[in-house]
Amino acid sequence: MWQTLGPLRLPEWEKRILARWKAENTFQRSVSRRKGRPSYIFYEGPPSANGKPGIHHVFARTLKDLVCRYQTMRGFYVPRRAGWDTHGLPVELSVEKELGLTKADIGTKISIADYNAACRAAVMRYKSVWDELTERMGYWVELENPYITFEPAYIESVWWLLKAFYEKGLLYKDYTIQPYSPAAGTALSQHELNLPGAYRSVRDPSITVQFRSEEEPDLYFLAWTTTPWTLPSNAALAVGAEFVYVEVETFQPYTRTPVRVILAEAALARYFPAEGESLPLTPEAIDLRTGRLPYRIRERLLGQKLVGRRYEPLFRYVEPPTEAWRIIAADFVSLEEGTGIVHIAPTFGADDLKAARKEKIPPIGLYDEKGHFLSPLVDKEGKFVPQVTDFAGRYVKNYTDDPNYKSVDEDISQHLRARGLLFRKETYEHNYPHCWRTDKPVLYYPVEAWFIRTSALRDRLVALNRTIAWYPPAIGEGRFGNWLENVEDWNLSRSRFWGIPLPIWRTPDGRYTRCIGSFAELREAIEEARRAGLMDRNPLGNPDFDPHRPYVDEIILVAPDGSPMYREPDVIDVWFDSGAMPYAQQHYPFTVRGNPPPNFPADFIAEGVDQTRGWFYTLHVIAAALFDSVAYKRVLVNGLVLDKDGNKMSKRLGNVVDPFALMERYGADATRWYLVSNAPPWENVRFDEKRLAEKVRTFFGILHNTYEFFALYAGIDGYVPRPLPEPSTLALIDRWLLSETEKLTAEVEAAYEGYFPTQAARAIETFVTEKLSTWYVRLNRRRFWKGEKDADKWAAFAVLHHTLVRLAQLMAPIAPFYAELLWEHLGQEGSVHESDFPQADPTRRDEALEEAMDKVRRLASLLHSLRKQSGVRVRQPLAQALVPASYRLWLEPLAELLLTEVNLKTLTYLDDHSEAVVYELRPNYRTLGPQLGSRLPELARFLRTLSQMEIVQVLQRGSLTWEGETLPVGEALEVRAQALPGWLYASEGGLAVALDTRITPELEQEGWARELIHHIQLARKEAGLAVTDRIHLTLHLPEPYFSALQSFSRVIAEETLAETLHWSPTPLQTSPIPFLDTETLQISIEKAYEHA
RNA sequence: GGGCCUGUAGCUCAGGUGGUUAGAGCGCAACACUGAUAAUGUUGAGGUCCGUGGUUCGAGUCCACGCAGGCCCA
Repeated sequence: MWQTLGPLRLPEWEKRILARWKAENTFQRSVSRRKGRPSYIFYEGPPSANGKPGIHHVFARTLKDLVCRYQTMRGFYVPRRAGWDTHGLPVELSVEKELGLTKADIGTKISIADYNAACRAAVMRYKSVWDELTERMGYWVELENPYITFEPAYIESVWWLLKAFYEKGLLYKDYTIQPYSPAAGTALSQHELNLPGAYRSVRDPSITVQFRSEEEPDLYFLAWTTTPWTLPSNAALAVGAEFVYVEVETFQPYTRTPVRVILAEAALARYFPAEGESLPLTPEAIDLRTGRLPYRIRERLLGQKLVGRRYEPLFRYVEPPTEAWRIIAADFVSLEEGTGIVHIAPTFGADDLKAARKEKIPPIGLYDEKGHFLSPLVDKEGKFVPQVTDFAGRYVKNYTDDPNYKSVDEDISQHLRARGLLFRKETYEHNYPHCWRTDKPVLYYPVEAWFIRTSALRDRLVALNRTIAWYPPAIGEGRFGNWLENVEDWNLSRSRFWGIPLPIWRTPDGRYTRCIGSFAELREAIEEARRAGLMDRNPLGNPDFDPHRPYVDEIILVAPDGSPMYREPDVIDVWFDSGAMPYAQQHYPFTVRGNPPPNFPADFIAEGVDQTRGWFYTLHVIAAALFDSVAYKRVLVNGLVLDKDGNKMSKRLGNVVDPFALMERYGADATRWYLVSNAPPWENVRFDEKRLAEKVRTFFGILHNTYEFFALYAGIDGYVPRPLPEPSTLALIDRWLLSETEKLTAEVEAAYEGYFPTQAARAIETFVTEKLSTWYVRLNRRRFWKGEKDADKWAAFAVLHHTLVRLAQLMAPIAPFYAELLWEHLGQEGSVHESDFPQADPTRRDEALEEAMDKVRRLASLLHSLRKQSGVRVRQPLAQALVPASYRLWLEPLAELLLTEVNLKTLTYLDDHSEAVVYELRPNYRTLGPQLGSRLPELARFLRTLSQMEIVQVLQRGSLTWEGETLPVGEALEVRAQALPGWLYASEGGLAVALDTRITPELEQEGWARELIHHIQLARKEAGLAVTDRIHLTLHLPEPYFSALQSFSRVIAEETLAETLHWSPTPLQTSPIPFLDTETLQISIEKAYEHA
């Protein structure tokens, strides 16, 4: 029943296990077996099947999988449902590229219906590759019935959520400043600005202008701008509240009239070369070519003092509905450039709009009679509206490729100069984004958008986040927490096509708005519209109705006053789709109901750190806003997978790792194990295939060899599994291994419970290589192959078997395949993944034994090191090792193990006061530090001056008196045995041992015997004998070995399985073998007939 | 520009609350073992703990300022 499997072949075995899992429905069984038990809720963050999966997906999914497998083994019911994220810009861009389209072509060259159909087809393109990866890597998730974000039921749930936001007053429409291309007539996404070549170096006029104080007509505030065309839209000036400003008496450089100006002190030197202060304060001192201006500083004041002061606008083409044109404080004001006073045009800058809103400054533009903002002073084609009389109809940049284009910026500068309001004009070279399609500079332009008022939820978001367990905590507190504390409203609108349409209908005048929360509601609303004659049919009557564009766009609803309502044309941010997943995946609240919703919140999610402001955030916002709850109680964050040099993997660099090839070469388990054990999940992993291969050798190889060892001898001896004997009846080494196994179990359990699988994997590795293979198996080999089938032998089998079974369970979450293989071949029932995760049994622990064995291993290492120094080979027995008498208590029971391991006859315990020991006294820094403080180094120096005699006296007295302090030995002073003169001596970490390297004739002869046995074993092997074959042995050796070794005949025969041993005085036919470097010997081996 | 993370041996990483001479694995070298053998084991070499200041009797560890790399956001 015990089967050796030969050298490690993980990929091959994994495929067999996969087939077995499939045939036996192991995954489904492992889940359903726990039905009725408490649930452990896991949310799968939906990937997009629009691209192929990479190695980083294997990383994230390994973490998800291992936690779910562990919790299942713990007895929780852990259903896992796959999902697909299907909407969004990446899909659209890939389709645009394939079809050779631009955004402007959609709805013109191609219908929205055809375009969206192409998106729908493209988005699942690699689904089968993903499914294959999922299966091959052993990621257990229900693939049969995934949630898909483009399905109508999913969309209906999202609509319901949006309506809930709407009804709470958390969904509103407002302007946002977006990059906009007047030449293309379209808004640009951040992505389009990030395209290579979008940012170009351009030369713009940069002018410093004077805003005249309303209170003091000869006082001006100096502000600097590189976009003079926005000056007619100026609404405010911003200063830094903490910055120092100065009021300067000087001259208008062009009109040469005396003026006073205010600017930041830090900007002074940029405008007033220092020499100006000593020039006479007369117009004659002005030199425009060198920029020389006479000036005098009249006053210094903080920015704060300027806040609230009012000024006259440069232009007054329109009147704002409320008060504008005053000084405000803003935190983005910089002293690096300009005057430290920033011109604010809320219609053309995102920061400007934000600051203006905060200070209740109205944007400058056109308003209707009710005070509703209609449009900015520049229209969507990029030219001034007629109200800007001086420049009406002029393009603010050359958007039409007009060869006679005259710069508006220039003209505005001239205009201001003529009015004595231009203080300086320069040219400024900087990087500015351009539209990738038209090559024209973008405009930052107000665009209408729908927002979620997340800022109103800020406190609740922060408070709820504090209840989430973040692994690691720093991301929850720092990256995520800081972000929440400064959260701004969430712009939900995307002017795209392939996404969940906003379910909002509106009259063109904006008087009536209606948000739809379900298909039934929409159907009813359409019926109303039909009765009003606005619709002639009800598309919701069709069971296959597709709630995407363009079909929803065709629906017209009726307002209470009978006027038509049209759908707001945007689709929503795709992040809302995935954030809605806890509800929409179960078609809440239509198919399932309740508050809180069922299967909510999640106990656990895990994704990459790049999701902090993605999925982690949108899940959190929706749950907090609508259910006043967290969406997940725990989140394990994983880092990136970089290449071996720490570079990000990208197709461009060609350093992308193909996960399939990897698993084909090394196996999924090896890949998973490597990713988990290499570094904590939240650190970036530098992926190095060489190290993965190493992991196969150094962990799986050793573990597998241990299994092979067991299977080989269990097979030979026909071992029948039996219960573990009572620990008290077992050999110490067995009890030690059992104790270590329980210790490991506790460690691994704690690591999994702490969501730190790296620690679990590392603990298992250490146990397998150092405790199990290097120590237990190596020291006990003889017990497995010795002749008698006695209780000791069966105990060894039982202990090793027990340990391997336990290992299979402990490693199952991380390496599900090999764990299953072990489980199966160790004769266990069912699947290891259906088993209950083992509970550590403290009664089997013996910590004193663990510690003692640890010291024995270190002593063995020291003795090996000494043997090496002495040049005496291990085969040569030595008489004794010397250790301090204090070791006796823990060492004596284990002495036999140590003696065998290093081939010694006896241990001699030295009296602590023996003259063979030399002592050293050292301060115990930890205890004496607080007591003595700065006197400590002095004490250390003093202790070094003590003679051996004085130290022995201190030891006998038990304490040392120094400068009035009584310092007890042990507590305050550490004793260290420093040397054993005359012996080969070694010490490390407080352990000391000496080796007696004198070889007596008896020992020498025994060494010869060992040497001889060694050669006979080699000869056996050369003869191709099996390890159990019996032989007839004939030997011929020269003297003195011939005589001396005959007394070892019995041992030699036993060790070599010789039925007969003949010492031949005459040479044999076989070829001579070098013996002990100088002589030769001859060995003749004949296989003995097997007796029945 | 802001927030966060990381920096320890050639490589990958450990190093609670500050405490004696900073550790492990791999790789490398030498050796041993030869009944785990396409294995196994032992030993050894290898360090400016990113830098500079500071706090302290004492700093890889705490503080400040930098440098380098990374992620997210402007």
